[in-house]
Amino acid sequence: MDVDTRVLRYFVAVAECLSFTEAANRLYVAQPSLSRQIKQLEARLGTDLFVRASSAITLTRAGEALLDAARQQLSGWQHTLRLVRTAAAAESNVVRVGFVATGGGALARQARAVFTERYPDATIAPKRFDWGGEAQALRDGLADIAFVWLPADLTGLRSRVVADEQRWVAMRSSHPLARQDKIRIDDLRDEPLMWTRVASPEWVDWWAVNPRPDGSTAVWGRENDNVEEMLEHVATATSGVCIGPESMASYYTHPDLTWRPLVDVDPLRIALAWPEDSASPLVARFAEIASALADQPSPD
Amino acid sequence: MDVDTRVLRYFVAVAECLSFTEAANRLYVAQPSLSRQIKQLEARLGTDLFVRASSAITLTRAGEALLDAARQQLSGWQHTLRLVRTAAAAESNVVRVGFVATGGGALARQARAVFTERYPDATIAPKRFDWGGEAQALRDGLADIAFVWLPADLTGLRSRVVADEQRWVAMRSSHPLARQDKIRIDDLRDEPLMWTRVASPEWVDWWAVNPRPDGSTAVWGRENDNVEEMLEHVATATSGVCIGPESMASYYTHPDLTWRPLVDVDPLRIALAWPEDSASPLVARFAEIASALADQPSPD
DNA sequence: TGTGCCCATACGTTTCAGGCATGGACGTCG
DNA sequence: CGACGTCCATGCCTGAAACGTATGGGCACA
Repeated sequence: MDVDTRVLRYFVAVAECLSFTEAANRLYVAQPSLSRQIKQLEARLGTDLFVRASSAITLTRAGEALLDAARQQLSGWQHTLRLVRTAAAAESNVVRVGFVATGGGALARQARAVFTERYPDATIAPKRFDWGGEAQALRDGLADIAFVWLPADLTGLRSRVVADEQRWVAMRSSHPLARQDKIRIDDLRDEPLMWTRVASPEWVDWWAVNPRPDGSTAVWGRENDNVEEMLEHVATATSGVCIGPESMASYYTHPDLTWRPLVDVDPLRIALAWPEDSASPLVARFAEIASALADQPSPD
Repeated sequence: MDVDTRVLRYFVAVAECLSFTEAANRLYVAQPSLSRQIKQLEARLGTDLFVRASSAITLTRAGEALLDAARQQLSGWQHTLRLVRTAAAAESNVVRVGFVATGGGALARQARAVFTERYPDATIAPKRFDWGGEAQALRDGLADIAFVWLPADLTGLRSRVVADEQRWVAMRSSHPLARQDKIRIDDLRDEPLMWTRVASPEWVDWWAVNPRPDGSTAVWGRENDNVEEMLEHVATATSGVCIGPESMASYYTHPDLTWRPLVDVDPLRIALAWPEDSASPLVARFAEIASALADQPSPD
């Protein structure tokens, strides 16, 4: 009997929600469609998966068995996807270097230059991801190695910290704070801070410096997925600022924006990370080069 | 990205044949359809899986990675199917007893009677399969326990031999051999023997008594999938006989058929078998009952 | 008893897999 | 060297299936 990962996803969603309606919302499909898919799955399996009692549905034994197995099938397929994508890149001697915004900054560019000179047959493919997406991209096989902004979930990855950068603040040039040479976190007490749903809460709180030294927490501004959207918000919204690493101030200049150093917070730490089971020698070489550069005194 | 076990089967077939045309035949689909499915899979994965060179196709690295993983996915799904079906039967206290033709004969009926008396809340569901299908049915989760005719592939199963039966020969009543009280294998030297594609070659050869004591091999008659088809062939074909266990002579009487004992060949051995990882206590109880009955002197 | 929630069903639409026919590239053989 | 066979790709049509909207029915709760 054939089956689709889609219906397995549908089934897992219903089993987790124990509600067709709620699962349909989560899956962005109409509820009748979901009902039909589950019913068809039950018909093909020859057994009910849910007990539809009034105002509550529960899993049958067969449903419980399928829930475990379906989760394994789905994660197995994710793993397969990663292997295939990685193999495809490796075959064509491509190293996909994941990053967010300015990523690894100057170190990344130096590493790329050395790598390209040493392995002229290989190609570096920079891959930009949305906030907090670079670590997951490694697990999904969408990148072979990445400059990961900490904090991040490094499960399944090998990593080493290769750089750090002071944090700066961006604001509209007309903003009162733009008259200061440097910013302290207390200055941002009432400033709406741009934030994102696509990264983890830990990531968002770290950037927002939550909790603040005085025990307060950030005021949230506009939501965004990546650096361009974030800066667009800051440049156009009536209020609000954003925080980024120092390199962002030079990489993303903007006529309406002013960058100022945020002097009393921890710097951003940047890790180079790659999958634990990475078998690509080119990835290992790139990691060695970047590590060696990180150990040298910075030429800046 | 979603995927279907069907396209994984398609991919594995092409990868194993290294030919679209041959794989299409094996899969019983038209070659253009197969080409399109593979091409679409490649597009969704974002990488080629095959190198289409003139007069030979080969796997890319990504294809090799997918081949391994797809085989695992497919066998994983088979395993899942078994778990779900088994759980469904266990939930409703049903023990599905697999068999072929007369299956375990008198012993099976006795076991069922004892089991039903001892566990009145449970239900025995006899499940008949085509030639040689009962062991695979256990692995596929289509039966919980089965009377398996040996020889059979018992991989993944626990088993014990519980009965044996002399083999008999069925022929048209007008057949010259029907005048004999008993048949010897040499008498069948030139008789076309009914056979099947659905069981393993070892199974077919064992029933055909290949090779014969004189070194010859059977002459093949009509092909069939199960006992009714087989007997229909014997009753209507101009020539040919079939061999079955003694119980078949009493279970499948037929006005045009005559059964005679085949006196100089090994008897059929019947094993009771169930999955190694069977967790159902009812299955264990059934196995104990049948085993105990097998150890008693036969009441026949 | 009316209302809201939740799941199932009906129906029309779109998408997609499959079959048939055909085209193009390449190798082989007369 | 040309005709033919083999093999994979493409075009076109058909049938099946999935999705969405609208609607019906059962149950809880007010």
